[in-house]
Amino acid sequence: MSPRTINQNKEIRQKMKRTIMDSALLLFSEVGYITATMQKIAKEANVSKGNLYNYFESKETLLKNVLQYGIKPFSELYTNNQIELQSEDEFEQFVRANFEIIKENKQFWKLYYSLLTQTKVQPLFQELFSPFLEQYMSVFQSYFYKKGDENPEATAMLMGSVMDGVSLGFIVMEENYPLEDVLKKIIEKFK
Amino acid sequence: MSPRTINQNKEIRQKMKRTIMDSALLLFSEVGYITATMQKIAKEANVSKGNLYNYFESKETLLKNVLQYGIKPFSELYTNNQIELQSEDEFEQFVRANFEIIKENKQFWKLYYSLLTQTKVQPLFQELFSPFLEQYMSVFQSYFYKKGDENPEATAMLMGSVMDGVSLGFIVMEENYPLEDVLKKIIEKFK
Amino acid sequence: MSPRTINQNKEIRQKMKRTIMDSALLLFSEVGYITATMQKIAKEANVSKGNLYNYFESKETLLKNVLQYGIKPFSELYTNNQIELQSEDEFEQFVRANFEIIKENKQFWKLYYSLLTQTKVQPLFQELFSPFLEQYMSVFQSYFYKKGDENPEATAMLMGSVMDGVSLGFIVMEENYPLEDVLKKIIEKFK
Amino acid sequence: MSPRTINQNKEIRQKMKRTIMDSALLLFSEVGYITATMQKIAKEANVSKGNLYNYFESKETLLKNVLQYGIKPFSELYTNNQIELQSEDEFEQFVRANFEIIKENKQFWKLYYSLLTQTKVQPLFQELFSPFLEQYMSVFQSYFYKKGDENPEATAMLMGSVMDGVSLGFIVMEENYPLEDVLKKIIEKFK
DNA sequence: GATGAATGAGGTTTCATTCAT
DNA sequence: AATGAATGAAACCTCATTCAT
Repeated sequence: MSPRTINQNKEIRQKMKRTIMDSALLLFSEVGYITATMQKIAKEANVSKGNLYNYFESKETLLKNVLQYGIKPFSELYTNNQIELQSEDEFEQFVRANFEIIKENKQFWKLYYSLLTQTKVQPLFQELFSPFLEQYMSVFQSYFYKKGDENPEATAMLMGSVMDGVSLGFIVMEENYPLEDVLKKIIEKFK
Repeated sequence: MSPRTINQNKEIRQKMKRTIMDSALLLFSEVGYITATMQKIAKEANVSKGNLYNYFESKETLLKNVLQYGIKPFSELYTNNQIELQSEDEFEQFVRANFEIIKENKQFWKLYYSLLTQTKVQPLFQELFSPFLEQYMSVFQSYFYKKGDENPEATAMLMGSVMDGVSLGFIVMEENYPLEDVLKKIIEKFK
Repeated sequence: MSPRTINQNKEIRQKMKRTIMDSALLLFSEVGYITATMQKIAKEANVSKGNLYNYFESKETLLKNVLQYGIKPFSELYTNNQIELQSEDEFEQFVRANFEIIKENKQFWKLYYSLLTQTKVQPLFQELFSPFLEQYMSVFQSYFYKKGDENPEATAMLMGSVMDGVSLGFIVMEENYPLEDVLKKIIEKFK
Repeated sequence: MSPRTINQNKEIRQKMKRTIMDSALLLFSEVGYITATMQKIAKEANVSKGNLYNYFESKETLLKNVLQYGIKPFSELYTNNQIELQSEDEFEQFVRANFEIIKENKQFWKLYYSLLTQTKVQPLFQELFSPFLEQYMSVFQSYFYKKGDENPEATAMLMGSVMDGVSLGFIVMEENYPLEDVLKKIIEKFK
């Protein structure tokens, strides 16, 4: 039989990487980065412990990959279309879009908020997320500026914190958090 | 010679307990509960490893004591005076009081937010904090209700999330967070 | 290169388990369960401390395995052939068979008698050994009953104690204990 | 007030020593020599940990004292009256006397049998108990010799083992051991 | 004599990572 | 690429003993 083509091999590798990353995300987010052991991740992914290291050279590298992958939908929201909120309606759409992203990958955002305060991984965290956070802030800033807010920086910062606080509450309380009602209130107060 | 009097010993114990708890809080909040080792806490407190266990029977007990001690100012704010916000001015004072407490013990609140997502200590967390959170929520709820809000529960929940988000931002960004400006905006939007 | 086959691994595991259990038995019996440290067991078995835990999840599990393994010859003596002593000759053979088992694994029986009085491991002990002890007793009881003993329960109990006492003496005094002579006396008195 | 006389002081010291030794015996026998901590012994004796060391210079010294004290009634049985068993009746009395001593201090004999197999304290054990064991054996030997036993050494050794086995059974099984019935059988078989 | 705070060696266990196959 | 046995540093915790008072 002919050997696998290079492309087939690449594909197989890609699939395996995904599988491992999915398992890692699941465990990192459920039990925390430190408590999630490589052993358990391997088991969850149906991979041998040793083989894990053929795909990711260390636990931290694995985390990095998980984070990079998880941030993608969020990053695409910004880089694909230059965002400039033109109306209250667009503002609402934007806020809702953000929460849709979170809803669709709660695991990832649970991990995100669990790492936010972990000094051990802060450098990695900064490196990966600050670009997006800056874009994120500037979208709100220019919106509030256009609305005539005399201190759009402050309002944008508050808006960011609101998004953080609500996301955190939603992630911790899960279905007990009245997300839709709270969202309406956000729109009402900030639009 | 006679041994130390009972009072001398009690005093020594009290002081030592504080010293250890201070060191523990520092390390728990800076590097996280899991990463902060009893060894390091002992060193930070200038105490031998073994002696730690003459004061706190386990790492978790130590954490519990640290949390109970840190929540005190917050708990006193509620239990000493039955809070019922009567005016926009009182609302502002209340919001500001909350942040004063956080400002005065940033370490503790850093720890608080780092534990929020840690499944491992969630039961302890729930046990210690839910009573206050409920009181906290009800203060806002009745305020918004009196102001004629048609959905005071949602607004209170949002308000709680705002407090969380802003506190978190302030704790993570430290002096880079424009707390005063953001506070003014909160008052402006929610009073 | 291909990994070890499943069978190779199973074999390696089995051999290693034996090696560890042998070392554990040696140390448990020589210095006692508590004093025998996992460190020393590892060293004796030429295994790293950590690797021990790939085979036995705890020190107590290791003990349990050692005990289960050591009791085997004894248990087989009973379960393979339904024992019913029909003559004085069979009685003698049975008594001698018991001591043969002890002679062949003195280490194990040293451990057995050292654990007998250890409250800490009594539950495990009970669980593992009471089934055999009951069978053991009933063999003697029915023999003495058939011989017309008016209180076969008492004689069986005494017989059990004799076996214990002699075994203990033999194990403690080793070659200084005149086992063969004592055995003859037992037969003479109890047959 | 006048200071305590030298004799008063000696008495107080003696009482305290007893108290500590009683507690030590209790704990040594109940949980084992190793598991019984100096802390717990101190607590049981209502003495401070440090003060223990004013009375016994180490844990092992404490054990030694406990053993020496516990063996006394047994040693007195031999040293006070030169024992020479003259009749079957005296034999019975002697055997019964031995068990009376055990019954009256089960704690001690539990400790005795728990130490028998502990290599760690074997030297101490040998040193303290071999004199008595030798006397003990010789009493039986000369009795069986007088009775015309062609191998009195073996019978004496068996007799010793019987005493051990029955004592052990009685101590482990407590009230479930039919001591009186078994005793009768011993007399019947060996007298 | 008396107290209990303090020490530190040593115990069990966990886990990221390496390596022979 | 794959396996899981192996390693050893480091974690939490215990306890006999010492020491200042």
